[in-house]
Amino acid sequence: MTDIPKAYEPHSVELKWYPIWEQRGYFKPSGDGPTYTITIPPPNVTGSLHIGHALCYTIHDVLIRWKRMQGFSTLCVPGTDHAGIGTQNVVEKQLRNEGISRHDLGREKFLERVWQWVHQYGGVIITQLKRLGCSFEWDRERFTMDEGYVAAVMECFVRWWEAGLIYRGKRVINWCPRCSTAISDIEVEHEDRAAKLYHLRYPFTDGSGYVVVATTRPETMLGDTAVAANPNDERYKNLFGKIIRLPLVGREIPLIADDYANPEFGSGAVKVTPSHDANDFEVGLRHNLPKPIVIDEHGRMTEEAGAPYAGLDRFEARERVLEDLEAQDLIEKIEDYTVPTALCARCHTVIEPLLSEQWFVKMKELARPAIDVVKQGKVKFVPERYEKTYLDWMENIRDWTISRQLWWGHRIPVWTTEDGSYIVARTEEEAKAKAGGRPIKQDDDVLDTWFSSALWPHAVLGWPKQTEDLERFYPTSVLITGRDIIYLWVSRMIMTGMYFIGEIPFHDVYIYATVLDEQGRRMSKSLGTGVDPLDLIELYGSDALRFSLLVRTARGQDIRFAPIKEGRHPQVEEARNFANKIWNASRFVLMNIEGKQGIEARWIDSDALADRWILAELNTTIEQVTAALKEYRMNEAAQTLYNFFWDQFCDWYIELSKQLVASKEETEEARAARCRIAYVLETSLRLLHPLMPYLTEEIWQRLPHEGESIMLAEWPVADASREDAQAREQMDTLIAVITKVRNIRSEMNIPPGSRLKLFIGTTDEPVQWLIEQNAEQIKRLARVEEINVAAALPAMQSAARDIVSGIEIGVPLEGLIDIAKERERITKEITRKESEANGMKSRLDNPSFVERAPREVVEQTRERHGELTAEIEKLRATLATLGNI
RNA sequence: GGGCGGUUAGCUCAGCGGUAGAGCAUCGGUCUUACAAACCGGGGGUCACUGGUUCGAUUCCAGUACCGCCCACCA
Repeated sequence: MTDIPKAYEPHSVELKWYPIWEQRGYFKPSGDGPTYTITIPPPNVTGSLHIGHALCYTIHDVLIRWKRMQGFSTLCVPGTDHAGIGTQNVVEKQLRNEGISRHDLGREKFLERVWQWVHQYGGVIITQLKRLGCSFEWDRERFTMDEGYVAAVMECFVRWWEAGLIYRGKRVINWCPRCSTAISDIEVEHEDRAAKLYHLRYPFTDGSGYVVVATTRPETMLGDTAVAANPNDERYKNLFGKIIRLPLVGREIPLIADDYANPEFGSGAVKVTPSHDANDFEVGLRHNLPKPIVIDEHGRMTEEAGAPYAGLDRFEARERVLEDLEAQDLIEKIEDYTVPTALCARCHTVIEPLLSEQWFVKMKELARPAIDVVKQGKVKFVPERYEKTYLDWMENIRDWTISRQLWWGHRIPVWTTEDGSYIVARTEEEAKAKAGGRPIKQDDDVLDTWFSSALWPHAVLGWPKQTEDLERFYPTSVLITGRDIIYLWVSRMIMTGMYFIGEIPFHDVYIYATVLDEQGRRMSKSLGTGVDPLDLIELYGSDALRFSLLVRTARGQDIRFAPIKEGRHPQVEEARNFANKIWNASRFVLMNIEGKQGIEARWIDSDALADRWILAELNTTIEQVTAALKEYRMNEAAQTLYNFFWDQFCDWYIELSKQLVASKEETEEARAARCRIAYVLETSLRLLHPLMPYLTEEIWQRLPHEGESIMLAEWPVADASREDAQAREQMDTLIAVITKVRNIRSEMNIPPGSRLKLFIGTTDEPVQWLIEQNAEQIKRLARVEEINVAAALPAMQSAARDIVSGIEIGVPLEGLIDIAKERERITKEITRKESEANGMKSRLDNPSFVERAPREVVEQTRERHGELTAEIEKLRATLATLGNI
């Protein structure tokens, strides 16, 4: 076995297998069986792999590999998103470095540049996913702006327009002055900032005094067209209708009565700026107020703002307005105030509410069926709590601003004729035809990126064409995504799916863990807290990275992931060690079957305890891992396999069967043992494969196997007939005895090399038999040269004694004994047992416990208490004799 | 202002009605013919706090305190 390295070397294995899998077409759906389909959340073309992605797509691959092994016709469709603002920003930055802006290039040339960029650098992440081992169907890879996808987006727009669900409206929207575009409500983040609340005096024209209004944004006063107070506010009852002269501007504006004004706040009077505040806009509509726009799309004051201010940046204007008001003694007071500030989710620029004309989608009607299917349980959220998050949002849904003042994206398919009427068409040709020769001009704006991704599940399967894929793979099985895009994406896919296909897009929505940095902050490259998964793959291998992420993915709980420090990452190291453990256990098995006759990975029935036991344990593992995967409990699947493989298979089964398996002889008995150990290993590898694909394939190929790849091997099925409670119980006893002897040796400082004699005292005949049957094993694992079993321990001059599960254990020490140490050891043992016994006694003494607790619990407690009492007594006796030596 | 998570060993986290588990770290011992990235053994926790339900609560319920997310038009 010179050709098996002593440690697992991931890189060559990874680079070897992935191309083979891909070339052999294993990633494609196969057979006519039931389907299992996932469409991945398309990462941004501009993106590169981060830990969050690594986790997300690892989960995808685990489920796909698992289901593939279960015999499903599996399909995982990958792809990327054109990511409107994000991508445009990247290319604009590139241009800026060249000293030009997109306007210098013009729209057409700019788009060429973006496409060039996309082809050159886009989709890096896709290559990275291959390194992770993702078995996705690359031949069906999609892009949200590929030809077919454009058709889907146009189809959607046109059909919604025809149904009256899309409209053009003028209202106050969220405007990002840096991105220079409108954004939707959900793309706005809120942050509390320490700022000021300014109380301003607005004088009445008749000289009868003034009214005080409070504002956090004084510069907007230039656009005020009224002051409002609550109609029930006694302070203002007699003042409604009076005219105010707006300071600095000189405009005459009325004091109006409107419910919007809150009498509790400040003076109870509020300034009304219809063009720069959504609420004020509503007030303006109710009272038919003018709506002067005083801030432009770059965040600068407009001509309408008036001479001294026009052209100033909004924040400069704020200072200037305050100075000017101060000069006229119109500032009543300035208070410190915490202002909930709206920021652009993309660039964190302060959002400017701006009156503007945009395209909107009516959401109420689209939302209804999407609410119903979730309520009816047709679409299930995992963890369940996100159902409420989803429903709360959907029940209060507002119309969606879909137009963006960008160049990169799906151009809005609306053309305007000279007389201002709209022509909505799927293509320019269609629009021209509809125009019938009249000159037309296409809308300059593009659609929100999420408008196109909303169609993802059916669009990637070919919609609007009635493709075979759509027929076969829709609805998909599960959507795996982060909680931050439940509103932005998940909800919208359900809506479009219901609307266009009349069917849910996926049965389950699995919200996976958010990966945080060490301090519990969201992982972010800009904060420098990101960890590059490729660095970890370099260090420890792909399987280790995958496993380390999976083993931490519990119940949708967030994961804290530390950075690499001094070239090490303990969390992934743990998984790497496991990979190495698997490697070496396999190495042992391979070493002992190589060149031997008639070895298959097949179970051959055996009466031996270890054999019966490992078979039962393996069966339980199959059951638990399968159930865990089914319920998306990734950590449980990983943990169960880890424990089975390391603690049971390696620590006990291999050790117990070592003698036979590694014997030089080729007896039938040895052959059977080799088949069995190969069987347990091979089955374990199949269970591990979805989590650690490379390692398991590499080893599996070297084991006796059927089929071309572990990817196509059958997922193990649990078999109730393999359950063996007796074997488990006996094995527990065996382990307890061996551990106790080791414990005595260690505590008594007995040299590990020295061979001991072991005396066992028990009146329990089956236990006597058990010890005798497994005497050889005990000798080897406890390093004992002789075992004597009797009803009780014989009198021994000097010995260490203990008792476990009612079995007395005596180790003669022949003068080596350190009496003080032995007393200490036994005393500690007694104390431990006593504290346990006392707890049980107090429960048994409590009549309500005995009456009301389930009978088995009471029985168990009573039994264990009896056992403990007997053990304590014996240990006390031992302690007493120690003094006499 | 609402809603949702979290608080368990020095660290990172599982568990979730019968008086606590893992990995790492720590201490002691090992080249025991797969593995020192390993093996064997040990130590370490009033499971945030306060009440309630229960024979019994780390586990269920209510509240409190921190930490973190999400939603919300109060200027």
